Amino acid sequence: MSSRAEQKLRTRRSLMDAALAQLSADRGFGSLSLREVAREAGIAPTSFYRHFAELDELGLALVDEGGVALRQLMRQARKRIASHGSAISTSVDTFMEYLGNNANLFRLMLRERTGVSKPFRTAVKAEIEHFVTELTDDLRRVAEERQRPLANARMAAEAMVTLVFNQGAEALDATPKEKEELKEKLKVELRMILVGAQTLARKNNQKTPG
Amino acid sequence: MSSRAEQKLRTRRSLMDAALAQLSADRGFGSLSLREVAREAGIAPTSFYRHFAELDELGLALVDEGGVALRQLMRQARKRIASHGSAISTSVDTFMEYLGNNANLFRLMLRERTGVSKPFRTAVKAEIEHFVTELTDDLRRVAEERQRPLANARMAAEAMVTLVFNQGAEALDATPKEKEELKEKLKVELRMILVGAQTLARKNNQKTPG
DNA sequence: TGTACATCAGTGAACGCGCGTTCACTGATGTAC
DNA sequence: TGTACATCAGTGAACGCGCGTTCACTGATGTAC
Repeated sequence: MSSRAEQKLRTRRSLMDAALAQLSADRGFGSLSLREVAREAGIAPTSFYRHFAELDELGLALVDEGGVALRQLMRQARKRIASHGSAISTSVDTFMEYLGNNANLFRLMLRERTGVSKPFRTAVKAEIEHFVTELTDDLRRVAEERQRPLANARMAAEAMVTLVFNQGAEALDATPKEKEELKEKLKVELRMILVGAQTLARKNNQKTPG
Repeated sequence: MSSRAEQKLRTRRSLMDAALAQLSADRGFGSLSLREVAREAGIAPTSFYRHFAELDELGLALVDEGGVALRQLMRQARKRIASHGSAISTSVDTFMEYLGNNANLFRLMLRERTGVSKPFRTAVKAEIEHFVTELTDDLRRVAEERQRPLANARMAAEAMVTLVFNQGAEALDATPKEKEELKEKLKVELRMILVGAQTLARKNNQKTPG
């Protein structure tokens, strides 16, 4: 019932899952070996090459999946904000929920963001850049709607994303209680940035009116 | 003229310098080997054990040095602020200057902060925690002096330090032009947090006066 | 000051290990006719 | 539908490599008397 192509895809998935499964607070992607991943996936080391030219190629495929998860997260957050309001709080809750459900995928993204392999850094930064762009648009739109202009929406968005990803990295291996604290802290910090950007916009406007 | 103890210290230093020298955007501490470091330092691999029980022990010694550099940086920044004012701008300039002068030491700190080895993460986090505490005190003191209270000095300090370290990591391998842009961006973002914390303090105060 | 002994930083040979990669192969699945 | 051939995912043996670590050693430096 299973074509050769389907079987191949299944093995490919096993390899990616095997790699993901080995990640943890103490195991980065860089410490995995091709043989180890193949072993975990239940195939011979040599078969690995039927699917990827090298281990990093598998890693980049995982980063792609992380990007998909990130965009899904964003859609979900927008939908919830539309029905519940409270943009910051809802966004943080949604982010942390996704983090919990895709721990190792996010672990990979958060680690490789500042990691040692250039292709990885580049790929992850592209995903984050997309995230920042979308957030910038959202901030501008909301600012427009509420008539509360921002001093620099793009920089505010960058600062927010930096904080979100950093707290996210911390949350990955935190206890549930610590996670709650991290969430509350993150919400306050994001609010500081938002309010700061609003206040600075007013100050700038007062200095150069018209 | 050189006692055995002095010579030993000199060799130890060679080992630490050798390790530092191999770090770069594409080489993390985790990718170094004991043999490689010994080779670079000009001693036999086996001699390494006369100085450290394992490679990580050398790494932690480097993190200690990073902590010293960080505290020195902070003293320097305070001194300059006292004579020039403009706390945010001066702090960012000083930070970036230190970053440039101790690139690989900071690289180690910035990487291992979210790295794979628990002892490393713990050690680096302790240094950053110290940094945050000091900054919190400074923020409170200045807020007092200027009669501009902050909503939550500790959280503001944490957010600021997160931004500073993240932009610092980006600045490490940036061109001079990019570095300038990063500095300006960082200054704006820090200002957002500071102003935001001040504005939130006023808002909170209006809600619960007296 | 001289002598006998202790210390110990640095050494070179040797070990077993897991690694990435190559190669020629097998045999089930797919395709052309 | 049946047959002959092509494709190709998965294999097992084999390779050379750099690794961390052990061991017994050397010889200069340090110390006790």
